[in-house]
Amino acid sequence: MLEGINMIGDLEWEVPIGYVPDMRVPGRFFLSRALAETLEEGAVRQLANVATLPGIVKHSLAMPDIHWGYGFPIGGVAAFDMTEGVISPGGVGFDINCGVRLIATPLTEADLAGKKRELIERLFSAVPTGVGAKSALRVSNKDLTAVMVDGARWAVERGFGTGADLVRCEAEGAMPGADPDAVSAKARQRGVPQIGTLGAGNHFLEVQVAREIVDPEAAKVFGIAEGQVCFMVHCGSRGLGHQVATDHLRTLESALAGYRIHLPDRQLACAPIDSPEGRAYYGGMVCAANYAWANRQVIMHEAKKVFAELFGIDYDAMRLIYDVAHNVAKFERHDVDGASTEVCVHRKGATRAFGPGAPGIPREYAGVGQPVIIPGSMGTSSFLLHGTTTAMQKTWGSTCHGAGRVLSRSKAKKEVRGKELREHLAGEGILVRAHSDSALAEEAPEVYKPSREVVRVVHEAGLSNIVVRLEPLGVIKG
DNA sequence: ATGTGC
Repeated sequence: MLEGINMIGDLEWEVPIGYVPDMRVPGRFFLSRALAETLEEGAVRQLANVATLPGIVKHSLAMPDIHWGYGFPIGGVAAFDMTEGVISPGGVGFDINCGVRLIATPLTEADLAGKKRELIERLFSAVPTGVGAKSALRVSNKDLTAVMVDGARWAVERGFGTGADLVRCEAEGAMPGADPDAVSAKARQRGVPQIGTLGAGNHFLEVQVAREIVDPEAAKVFGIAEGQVCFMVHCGSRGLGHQVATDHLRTLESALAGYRIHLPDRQLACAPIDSPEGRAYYGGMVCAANYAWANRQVIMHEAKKVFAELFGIDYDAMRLIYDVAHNVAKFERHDVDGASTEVCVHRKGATRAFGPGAPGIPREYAGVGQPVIIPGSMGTSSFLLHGTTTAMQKTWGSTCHGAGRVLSRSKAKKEVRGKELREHLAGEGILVRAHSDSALAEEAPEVYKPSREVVRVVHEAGLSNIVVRLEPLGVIKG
């Protein structure tokens, strides 16, 4: 499996130029020997294929949750020169700005005693879940334009949360450069009824407890203590983001020949960053990213209302720690050969992990680096980490995003019984609420790489450091 | 991930 790949450090591997034809730079990925057993050759080939794209800078990178994706591997990170380089939907993913936010409540596990079932049921009622889930919100087409431009701020201005939430979101909950004209009528149509809905697949809203404080000083800065009940929202841009990706992939595929870009894989469809097609994709992608931030903002607000009502606690006593994007392309300044240079960083199933003092992270967290939130798979621990200087130097300020699938959905359904899984988790005190047991089987912990091991690798490689381990108490899913 | 698959 690792034939033709060189180990260049305890946890660092290099895919040399020549692994596939026309590579411009080497590939690099971070992986332990234990995880190397699950490494797919196809994912390594995808990593190498990315290295053939015009204008790629330094390396084609992948995090330890690397697995086979559309064009780019999931867990992939790649930066492109602003003049020579390209932008590619395959480097972002279909679920644009799929991401996670973590909220600390003033409750302890003991406060939940006897009320956990009711909490999960109420959350399930308050937050629409599942494929095609519809929102209770009435949103006009004009409102949708504002959502796509203003992101989380749109939600706050309509009473879903408070202004303080915004500074605790990556990009403050809205990237600049939204181009509503780059979002098709079909994408709009799919987006209008879905603001404030969770979706399906590995998306979830989970009630957790901060079980283990690994870095007490950073935990204090992030405002989280041992035994504290938290909740985590994992979702993205729903049908709108999917449609934006689909629409622009088609346009970019047909524009390829005009730019004389030759690809080893059509799924790498792309265009120069500063071309009509490249700019249009970027503008549409930003709209979807901002939609996702508004979506998570509304969901958090509804969940906070449930906690406030059920436990008689103050709405404002629940505090957003941070919100991170897992699937997005951004223009950022990084060190390239000793000079601060703007590049287009694609993160596809990867989390920004800016270190202490880096621009663009909340002032209150500047001393420790940005919070990095890594969700576990169902029934397993999630982690709060902080970004590092090493990540700035090695991975464009990036780290992993979670576990990575090892069994396909169809195989999972054959090998796992959803009902047994639900009962097993209940036995461990983890309540699961979903529309069907069959949907649960696809998300069973055993169909994913162990997130603990993935997180251990990024911690030991210095790409981000563990602050808190969180254990699930209950979860709602699609 | 996705009004789930050409």
